[in-house]
Amino acid sequence: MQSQVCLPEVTKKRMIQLLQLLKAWPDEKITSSDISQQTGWKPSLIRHDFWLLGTDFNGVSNGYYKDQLSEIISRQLGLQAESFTKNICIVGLGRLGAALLDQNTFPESEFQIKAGFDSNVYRVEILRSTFPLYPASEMQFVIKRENIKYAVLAVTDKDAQSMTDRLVKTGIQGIVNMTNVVLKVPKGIKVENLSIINALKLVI
Amino acid sequence: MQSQVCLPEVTKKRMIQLLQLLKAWPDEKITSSDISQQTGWKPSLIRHDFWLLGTDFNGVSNGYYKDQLSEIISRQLGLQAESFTKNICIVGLGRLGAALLDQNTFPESEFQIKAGFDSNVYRVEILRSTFPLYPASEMQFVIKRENIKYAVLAVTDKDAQSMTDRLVKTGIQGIVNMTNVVLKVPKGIKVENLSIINALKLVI
DNA sequence: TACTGTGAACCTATTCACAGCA
DNA sequence: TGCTGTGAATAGGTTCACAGTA
Repeated sequence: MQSQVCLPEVTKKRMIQLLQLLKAWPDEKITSSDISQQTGWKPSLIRHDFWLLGTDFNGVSNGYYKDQLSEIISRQLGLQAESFTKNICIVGLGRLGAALLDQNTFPESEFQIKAGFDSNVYRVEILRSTFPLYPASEMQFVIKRENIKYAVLAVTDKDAQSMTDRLVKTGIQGIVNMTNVVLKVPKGIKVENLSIINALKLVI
Repeated sequence: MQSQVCLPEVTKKRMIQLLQLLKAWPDEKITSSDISQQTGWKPSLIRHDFWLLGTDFNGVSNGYYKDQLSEIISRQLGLQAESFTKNICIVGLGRLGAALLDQNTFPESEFQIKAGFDSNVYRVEILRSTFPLYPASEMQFVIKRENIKYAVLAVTDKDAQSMTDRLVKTGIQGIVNMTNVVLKVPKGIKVENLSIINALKLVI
């Protein structure tokens, strides 16, 4: 039940994407070269990743069972429903943040939005959602009370660092950063950068 | 004027983020350890990146001039306004895609949205934006005519691959993928994955 | 035969160490 | 002294080669 090896970030990233692929995979079994065809990753790399996961898939000579593979990956990444608190919040309810309030953004039970925050009280009052919205001043209190562990940051660039500082103070563990700013956070807090503009510059 | 060395992706990513940091930097000069403090990257790594850029900054012993640094990075990454076609389109006008229609999402002159597409004709008709929206059936035609080179994909997961295939046929060069799906594209087409759910799993 | 499991070999990225400059 | 520029050293990631299995 324990294991959960320390995996390189790159491997984690691939495994998370692979989980999505497996979800849509039509057959019962899948081979490393099937995966390679879909993703472009070399078959040997995929097998090597599985090896790093440490568990023995009984996939020898025959490909892997989709369901079993999903389950093992989820477990080794600590993604199993019961193994982590999946409460999240949205910080910044401008057009982008408000779009994330949609139920369909997080259809999977893996994550559950518990709160939305904005320093503009007007937004907090007029926006509709299936969970409560609060003024940013209540962040500290609400995040503690609701046991929120992760935040999606969707504020304007100029507010990005100050909101991050406040989030950090609440004891949040990870931030998905939709702004264009490079956030300064203490060690131990994980940040994933999802700036659309920076991504566009990268595909050039 | 030419140069524009072949840089590792990781270095590009850092340099693109650094450009954002420089934009907001208050002083005229900046040192590699200033940058390190803001980003967490080791000063030696930053200097090494600059070295890979190949140009001689006259930053010896004194830090770098912010403006000069920005300019050199932009040039070496081929990000200068005149050096590439920055026309983009949004594919998928659900809540997320529609949010991107906002002027403020792409305030910089670097990218210009030329079109939005959705297979749902209703959305195309009722949404308001400063540029035209089209049914997906007109993608091929419009993308050619408007000389659109990059796309932001914001459709549902189930439409992700089919829309990608259509984009690829139009000759698009890069895709920013906001879906959770691992896209299958021919070599030479760049994809950046910006799935919020996958990012959340990664910050766990 | 067609696949996986595995460690070595290779390649890529980061860090170190230090010379050189203001 | 405090910084950059630079190549060498190290660490990290990917690919290869092949033994082992159904």
